[in-house]
Amino acid sequence: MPLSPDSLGVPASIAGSRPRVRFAPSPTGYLHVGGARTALFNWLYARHYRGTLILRIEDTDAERSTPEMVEGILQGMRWLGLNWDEGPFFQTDRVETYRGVAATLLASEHAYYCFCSKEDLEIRRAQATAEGRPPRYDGTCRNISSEEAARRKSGGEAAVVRFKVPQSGSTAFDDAVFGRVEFANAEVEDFVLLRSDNGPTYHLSVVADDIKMRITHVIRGADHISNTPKQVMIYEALGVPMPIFAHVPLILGPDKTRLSKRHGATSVLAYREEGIIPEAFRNFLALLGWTAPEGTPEILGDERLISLFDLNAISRSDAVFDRAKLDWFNTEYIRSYPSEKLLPLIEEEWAKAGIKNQIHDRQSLLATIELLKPRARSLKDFATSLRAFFTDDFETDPAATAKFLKDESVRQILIELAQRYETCDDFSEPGMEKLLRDLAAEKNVKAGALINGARVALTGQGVAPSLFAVMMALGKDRTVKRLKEIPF
RNA sequence: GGCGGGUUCGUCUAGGGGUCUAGGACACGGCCCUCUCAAGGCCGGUACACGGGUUCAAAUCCCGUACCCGCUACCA
Repeated sequence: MPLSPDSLGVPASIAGSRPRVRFAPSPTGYLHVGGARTALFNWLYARHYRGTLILRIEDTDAERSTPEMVEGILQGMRWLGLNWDEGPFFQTDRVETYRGVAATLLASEHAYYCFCSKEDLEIRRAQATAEGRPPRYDGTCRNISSEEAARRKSGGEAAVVRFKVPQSGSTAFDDAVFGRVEFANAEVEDFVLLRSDNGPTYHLSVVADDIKMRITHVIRGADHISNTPKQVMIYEALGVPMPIFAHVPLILGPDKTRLSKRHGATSVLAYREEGIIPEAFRNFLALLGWTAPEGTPEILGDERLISLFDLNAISRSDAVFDRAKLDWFNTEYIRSYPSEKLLPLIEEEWAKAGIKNQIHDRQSLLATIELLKPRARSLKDFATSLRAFFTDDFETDPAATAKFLKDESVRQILIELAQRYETCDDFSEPGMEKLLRDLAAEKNVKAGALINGARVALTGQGVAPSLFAVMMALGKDRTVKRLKEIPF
């Protein structure tokens, strides 16, 4: 694959080298659809430019981060097939680094100690809001001399470290998706870098790590746009070149509000449970906020996705998660996957459902899957509605029985049909069809009535492929047996 | 409230002054096919948030309004 030059104006310091990107989830929740899409974009970008994807766990919020969530995120990444090249790194392992950066900022007077208590701040914020003033930090400790601060600090007084935000001017950055974004510095408060427990806040740790890990492109959710100037200020204070920022629009629920538990699946792993093929999910997610060049079909396997993906085609507006379209991608992938490729995925479904496949001949098994593929919407179907093709241990759908087998005479004719099948020596599609149609004519019933009834008897479902193809898939013995033993 | 961003069919989007009586995909409706259900084939409806400008000409540029989203923490 030829490497195209980065069209985004990579700074000279970075140009020529491979991009290093990172996915940096916070283990305070599952890997949800939005996070997954961000991870995917990073992955696609890294793979497109043959760069490096780093996985970094931002677990500096001790209150809310849990090991279970870390595990869930890793599982989600693995299921999605988003392999990373470095990490996972945990920010809690790196607090010394952050303290070092904070010390640097303190020393250069870009930061200062603040002794205001959380409670005081709370009160002042409430007051400010009540008086119609913006609830920003009021700078009480901003002018405490470094000597006094050091004295109070060593005297055991609790303090946080705040960044000294310039009081005038503005801070801007060129976003690869949104273009130039500018904020008045007066709008930015002196934010906290180091908490009173000496732990870093997000702004400190991201910047420190992105520098340390030599990140070239920060591809993350648009919810971080408003925070970016703070980070830009840190880069500037440190005199370190900035990465390129690329903020990707959010994914919303069908009601156009932020995607949440209310909208169903929280964790991407829920889609594994629903029988979604990872590659289909990737394809679907990629097209949520990113558009392939005009004329490109929407079914884009990994290879094409990787070769086509770039930051400049990312949309600026939020996208609504459309489950129906996901399902469409899934059916397309099921249909396009060769049975050999589908088989292991289907076997997982059987394992989950406790199904023991009874088709031991591999060729027959693959042929059966081939027959069923066009009708499956989900991998799960192979363990539910299509179960009867693989095991005798299946149940018959009462609704199907009520619709096609309510007539006792049909049942009787099917038993007769079974007898004819049993004694015939040419078990073939046309052969079986002829026997059935002849019998229908003899009994003066519509062939369709027998066909539909037989379908329910053979598959337990009112919906299945062409009946005679079904018979071939089941084989003579099972076909005869099931026709004879129609359940009520 | 302040700040930032967004707004083209129900959804994802194309389009970036004339080629737009606005294109594609999913979804939806109808017909055909038919042994069920899909699939497939054919046909169809539906969109430039609103109001002002600028211009010979605006979905496309500017301003305002509305609505939506985000941020506004010792969360990330």
